Amino acid sequence: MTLSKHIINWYIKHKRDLPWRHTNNPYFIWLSEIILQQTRVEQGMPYYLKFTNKYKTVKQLALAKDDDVMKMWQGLGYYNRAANMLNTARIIMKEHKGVFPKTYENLLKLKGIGPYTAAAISSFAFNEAQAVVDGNVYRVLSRIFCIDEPINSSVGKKIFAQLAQEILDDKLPALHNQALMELGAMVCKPRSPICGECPVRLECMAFAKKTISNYPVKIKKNKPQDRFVNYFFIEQKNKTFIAQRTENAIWKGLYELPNFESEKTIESEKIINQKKFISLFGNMEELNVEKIFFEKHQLTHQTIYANFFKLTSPQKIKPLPDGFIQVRLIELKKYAVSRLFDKFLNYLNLHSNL
DNA sequence: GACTCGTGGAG
DNA sequence: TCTCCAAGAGT
Repeated sequence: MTLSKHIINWYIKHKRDLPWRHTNNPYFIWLSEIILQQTRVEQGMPYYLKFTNKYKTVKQLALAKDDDVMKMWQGLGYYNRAANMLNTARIIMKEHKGVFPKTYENLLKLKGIGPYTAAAISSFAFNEAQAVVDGNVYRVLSRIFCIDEPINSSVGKKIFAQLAQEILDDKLPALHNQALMELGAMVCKPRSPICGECPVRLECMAFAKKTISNYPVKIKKNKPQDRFVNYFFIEQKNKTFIAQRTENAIWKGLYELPNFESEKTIESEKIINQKKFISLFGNMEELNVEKIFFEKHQLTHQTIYANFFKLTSPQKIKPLPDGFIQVRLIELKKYAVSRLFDKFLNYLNLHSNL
């Protein structure tokens, strides 16, 4: 029996019952694949259910408002996925007459669909013989074949893509792809793999050599950098100021409080003397500043030390720079915000007298 | 090709 | 606390 047959037989017997495995609808498969990029099944599941329930067709999604989609994506991270998804839905309506592209080649042209997702959609929905290569596949193949080339090097990516295509069962691409990934997720796990339950342990070179823990080989990445951000909560008549992030940076499309970055944590007494503070608010007299909330927010590439200051003044706060809008506090929850902002809002709710 | 884009669970 | 990392993609 071939490697693929062993894995497929195991999969048929042991696969998890996941909602996106009950459909051949390319739209639903696409949604699930975008949501699951770099995301655990347990974390993505509720989002998949929400999106498929609210937007049942690519047309309905294409007609959605940007902010509504962002709000639904809130908490899932990698927010460009949501923006690209919406962009692609609209392209499919306008340039493909609402019909989902069917081939790997054409899928690859769409925003947010890379080699993995194009292979996944084309094989799952249209049975095209394209091998998927995701984190699971890298790990499983690196162990079975003892491949020492780093999976995150360009050479490594080529090697694994070729190998994955070679072992693909051309007759059963959907089943093969699903099975290989499921094996990686459930048995050939990153830590403490369950080799005793593996259907291909006798074919696995790393298992034979007892070197499973050496694979996959990966180039180490840099440690996250520290960043210090000062946020300003200006409460006036049960309203405050927020703005939407538009730069190509973290949390693009989400809303946030007026803020500026500093080289280290700044205390309340010194914050109003900062140049960046004055450029935001001008030279206000009788301005009271109080640090009310602190949060260390850990991201993949940076550690954000966030200080939230409450600003109060008997005089009117001068108009803020363009882009800021004044919103009622009780309306804040309608805006898509980062987890960090969400934590602050939770703090506010706990300490308000409303 | 290196870097960036989030969040939360696990060890 | 610290590190890894999960159905990757865009720049």
